[in-house]
Amino acid sequence: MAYAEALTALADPTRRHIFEALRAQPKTVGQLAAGQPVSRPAVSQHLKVLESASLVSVEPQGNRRFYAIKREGLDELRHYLESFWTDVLSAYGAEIALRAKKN
Amino acid sequence: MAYAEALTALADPTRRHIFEALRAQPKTVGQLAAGQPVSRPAVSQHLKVLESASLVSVEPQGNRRFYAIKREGLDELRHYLESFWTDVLSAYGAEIALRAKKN
DNA sequence: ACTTACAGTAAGTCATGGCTTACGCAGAAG
DNA sequence: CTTCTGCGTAAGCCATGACTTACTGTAAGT
Repeated sequence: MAYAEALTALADPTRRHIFEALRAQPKTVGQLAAGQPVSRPAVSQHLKVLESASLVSVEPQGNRRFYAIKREGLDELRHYLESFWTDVLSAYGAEIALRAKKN
Repeated sequence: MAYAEALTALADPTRRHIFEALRAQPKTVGQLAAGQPVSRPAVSQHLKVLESASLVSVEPQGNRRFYAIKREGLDELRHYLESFWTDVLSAYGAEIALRAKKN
């Protein structure tokens, strides 16, 4: 059920931008906010959501807090999609068989 | 950019339930609505969103319309996550190297 | 033809959530 | 010990979107 949180977290465009900004390397809130068209508190709130979805992790370092992408939430999403994948394939096969019968 | 539509589509719980109800085999709107706590028009609206995200396909059959899971939208999502995956791994490797230097 | 079943569309309501400003708090710096 | 910097939290505003009922349209059944 945890994939749900990851899905809703990544559904928001701003949140995706923040998340994608972390692709290369960990960044502080200020650095992330500088690259976004929204205020710094907004970024903080988004990071909170991403963190609770296990999509990012924090590491306080003195005054600042470095956020980084976390594999966990990403993994759950992958597995969720993967499970569909197999189902769809089998259903697809059944459909083919069905049509073959008809013809 | 198409993965965005798929993400927002699957972010809604009701829409996910509908989508998951199609795992096994294609169904009509009525059948889908029977399994949901919402009205039939609501289901219709959700299906519209899912369809525009390339997550489901329709096949009219007489009076009814059979909806089925479509691989396309699912694929785009997978690729999106996959691209992150590799980035995260390389960043992870860099981090390891960095820490190794410190110690 | 008339009615019944199935489904999409329209219009309007209401809650969720994304944003802002203002504030509070901890660590660094002077 | 004051000041400044970096962030999180609180409160409130407003738009988006998920839902409802009512209506329209088309195919099937009598």
